[in-house]
Amino acid sequence: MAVPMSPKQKVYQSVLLEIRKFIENNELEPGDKLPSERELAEKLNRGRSSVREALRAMELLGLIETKHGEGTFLRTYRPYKTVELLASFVLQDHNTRHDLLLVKQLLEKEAAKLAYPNLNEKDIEELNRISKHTTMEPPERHREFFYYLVNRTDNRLLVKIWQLLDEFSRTIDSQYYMVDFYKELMEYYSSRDYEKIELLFEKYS
Amino acid sequence: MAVPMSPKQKVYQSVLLEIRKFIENNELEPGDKLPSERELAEKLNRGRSSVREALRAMELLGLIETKHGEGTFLRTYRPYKTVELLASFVLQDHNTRHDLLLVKQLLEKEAAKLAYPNLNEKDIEELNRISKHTTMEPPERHREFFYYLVNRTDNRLLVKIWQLLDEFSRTIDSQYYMVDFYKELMEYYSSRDYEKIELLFEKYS
DNA sequence: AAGTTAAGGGTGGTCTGACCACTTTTGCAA
DNA sequence: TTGCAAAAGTGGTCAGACCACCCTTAACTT
Repeated sequence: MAVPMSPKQKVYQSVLLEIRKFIENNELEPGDKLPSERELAEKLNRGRSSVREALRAMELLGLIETKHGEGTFLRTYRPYKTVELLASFVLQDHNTRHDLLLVKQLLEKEAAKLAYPNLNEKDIEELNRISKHTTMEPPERHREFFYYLVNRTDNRLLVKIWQLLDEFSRTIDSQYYMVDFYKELMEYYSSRDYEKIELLFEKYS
Repeated sequence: MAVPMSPKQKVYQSVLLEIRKFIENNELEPGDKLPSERELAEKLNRGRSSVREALRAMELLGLIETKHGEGTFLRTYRPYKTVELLASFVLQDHNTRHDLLLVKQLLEKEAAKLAYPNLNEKDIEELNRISKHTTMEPPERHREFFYYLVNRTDNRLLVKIWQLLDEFSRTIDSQYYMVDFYKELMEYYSSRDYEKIELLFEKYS
């Protein structure tokens, strides 16, 4: 018997990785153009249809944008198409739901602490404004609030992960806290009461 | 002139929707088999390659599973695969070492707290064993230790994200704490001293 | 010369048909 | 009845053809 093959990778999967490498090597940024499908196929020694399968998947995830007659372009990642589609497919899976909300909440708590030293008066003012924005629905207000806050951590990875989880959670269940939560958090920020942030999240969860 | 087409939808997009409808109408559930690619192509009056583009996208999203020679099957949706793929694209283009290590550390801290109520004597014993495993290099010991701990949170999403970050961090700097850290943590676990965990991480970072 | 139009080349979008590799089923022979 | 090889079914991949669309350029008109 031959040695069992390591889980054979499909061509489109490896194409995915090679495209990623290409982007990396050439330092492509959002808006930049990728080589044409035919060019990629030839360069990677793959069939065009396999390259397309990879590109279609990337498109669905929102990583690239294709313009008929023009080409394929890198885009700033915005998880939106993905989520809409997933929402229509995904049935309620309680475990996933619970896992998701918990991790998201966890990140928000840590973001609240990480952002703490970076907040200036203007930030605090803005956060106050959002938290009191009564025309918004509570879930939307929550999102805006933490979108601003997470970005103030200056940790792009954290931002990306949070955005992704937020997009997913949006389709399942909207999560937010009582108004007092935001109010108290803002008080701690204003009074430089760092230690209480941790407890605040526990109190309201 | 013909009436301007509404934003022309690509075939693979509409195939996606038709497959969804098919699943709905036939009340397919995870594990059930979808019609073959050729069958779908014929039924929907589309080319097989277009059907494949739709299926590949669904596969990448983790909605279906394809088995060579057998068929295509519906599966329970788990966002993990998506997270992995996106992260691999998102992470590559920036200098994210610092971000990465910080988020990873953050997750480990929270995992240490989340796992707390789930730990039984056997777990504590095992963790003790790992932390005193002197033949391992410190980074490897750290990994083993938290691999075990993160799994004890019973949050599969958290596990996946941590594993992913760990995988990435492995290629850059290895992170670990002084021996006293693990020792103290184990003491808190043994003595049910939950509150001190948070401070422990701050102390050693 | 300036503006307009037509043609060509490049690119994504789609379909068809052909093989290959793998799994399950079938059917024949022992 | 049992064993196993052939056949059928299915996903994986490739090549080529053609269409639709966009942009550049060349030719034409004014």
